[in-house]
Amino acid sequence: MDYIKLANALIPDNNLLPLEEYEKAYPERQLEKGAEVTRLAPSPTGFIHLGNLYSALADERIAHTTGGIFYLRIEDTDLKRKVDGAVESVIRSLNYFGLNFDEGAEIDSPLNKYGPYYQRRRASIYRAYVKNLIERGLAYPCFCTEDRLNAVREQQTASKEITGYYGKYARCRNLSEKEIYENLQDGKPFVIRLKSQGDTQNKITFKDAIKGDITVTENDQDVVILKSDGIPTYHFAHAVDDHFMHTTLVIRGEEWLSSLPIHLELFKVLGFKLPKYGHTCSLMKVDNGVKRKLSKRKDPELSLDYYRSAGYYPKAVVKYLMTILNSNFEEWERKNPQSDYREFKFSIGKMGKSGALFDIDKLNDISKAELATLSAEETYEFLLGWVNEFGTEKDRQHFTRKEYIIKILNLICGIGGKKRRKDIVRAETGVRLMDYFFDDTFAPEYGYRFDGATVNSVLEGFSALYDENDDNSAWFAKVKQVASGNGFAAEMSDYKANPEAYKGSVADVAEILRIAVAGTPNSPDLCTVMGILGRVRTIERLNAGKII
RNA sequence: GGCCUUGUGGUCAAGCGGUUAAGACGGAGCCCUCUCAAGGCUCAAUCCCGGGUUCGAUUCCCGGCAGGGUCACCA
Repeated sequence: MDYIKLANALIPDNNLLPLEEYEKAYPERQLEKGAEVTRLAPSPTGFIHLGNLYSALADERIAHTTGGIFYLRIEDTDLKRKVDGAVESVIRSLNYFGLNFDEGAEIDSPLNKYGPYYQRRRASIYRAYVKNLIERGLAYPCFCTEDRLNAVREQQTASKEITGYYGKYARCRNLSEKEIYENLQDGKPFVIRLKSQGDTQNKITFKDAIKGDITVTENDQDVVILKSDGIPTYHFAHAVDDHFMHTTLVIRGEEWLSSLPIHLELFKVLGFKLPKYGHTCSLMKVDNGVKRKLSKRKDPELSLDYYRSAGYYPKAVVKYLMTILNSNFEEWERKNPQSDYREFKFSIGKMGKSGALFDIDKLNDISKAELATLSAEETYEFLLGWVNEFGTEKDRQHFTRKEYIIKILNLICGIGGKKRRKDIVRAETGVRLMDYFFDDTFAPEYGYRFDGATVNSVLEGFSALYDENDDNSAWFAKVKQVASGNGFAAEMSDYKANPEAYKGSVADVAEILRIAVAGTPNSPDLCTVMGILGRVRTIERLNAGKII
């Protein structure tokens, strides 16, 4: 068979360069020894998943702690998946979480010397290499229809054989020259398949940067490398792109492990140096009692936008991911509380080998701790950002009163006190915590535990005494005064010693006041709450809280 | 089903031949206290099962079992 002639018939493109030209166009990167080049290579669906951020964070940390490059490549070989604006969305999402690309699609950088970073725009490179494979007799056209392929697969499944296009099932592999040209003459659509040289009897031990030694068998599948639309499949594009873009470390989900033999053969047959691979374990979720991989389809609540709209502090999400990525991160952080997480020595070897269940409790804990490191001003800015995008109209009005909000924040966060409070888990819950400070969102639930006469007497008694200029101890002395005036114990110790002698304790009196003023039996320091509300509104609420 | 892979408390996990088997989240309790948080202290809870190897296995080997992934002209 004349392979040169065949290659020209199959790939008649006249814009292809000799292979050496491509090599020259993408020279080795000049980087320090040990610098890793990593990439995020999403398909442009626009849907950014927590799992994407998880592996992107690993990519980014490794590149940036080794003095390497982290770039963005768009795998748009499948047009069906394309969504407009998806690329910008990916970049924006990652930026929001503090991850920045050094080069790549839609990135404005002088480093962009290895593009185009959209696979569709790299068609000629792929086609040049496919053509070369055909010329070398290592690839061939396949005219099998989808129906035939499906029928074969069914038959293979029925007879419990390995499915796929290989061995005796690779019908087009043995087409005669005459048959091929007849098919072409008839205008039959075709794909180009790799003529696999592998044998599944041969085992290969492969060293994965995350998973360690993995045993795989050689690939013997004549996989499609060029689809009928002339665009390569992922497998082929991966080999070519990561070669020319000089990726040193490919981090990707473990779902790719099973196609690793294909990639191994492709790199070999193309004469490319194999990059290092690290296959990450997937983030899991418990669904109906079953543990399963997080799914884009089924878990919209795990899209990154979810965390934004729920008001999670972006750095908290990143830190949570860090704790899963490198389990020694938490310990390091405890020892270096002042350090930025970027100073942590990220290690790919420390990455877990089995899938971690997504733990919202842990995220919440990290999030509130992280928020508690912010000043009132910073907290305000963060909440304001959330309010502007996701808050209600009332929230937006409230947030125009910055001074007032800052006062509330100082109280809620315990700023200036002995201990920081950690009440705010995320922006949404934080904003709701402030509702009772505004008359239009004050929604009291008067769940008093005492009779109306007692409640009214306490409320009236305290109204008469209240002075907004009192300090905390003067204020509390008055609460005690009201307590003893109404048959409550002013001192907790007295009450504990002899509970029958009293209606209740000073704590119960404070609860009555708290319910009237804050609308709930739980709030931070009541004296301060009243101070923030001011004398007029405090008295108003004390009155409004009376039982008629 | 074939192939690959994983298996330490409820969750994330250190440990990798001899340990009282770390720590964190969550849970329970106590202290503090005007309530709630926060904080401090304490407690409960784990080596998937069965065989080996070994003086000794959570750690090594084999076999089960269970979980996950994958078997496309999708990535």
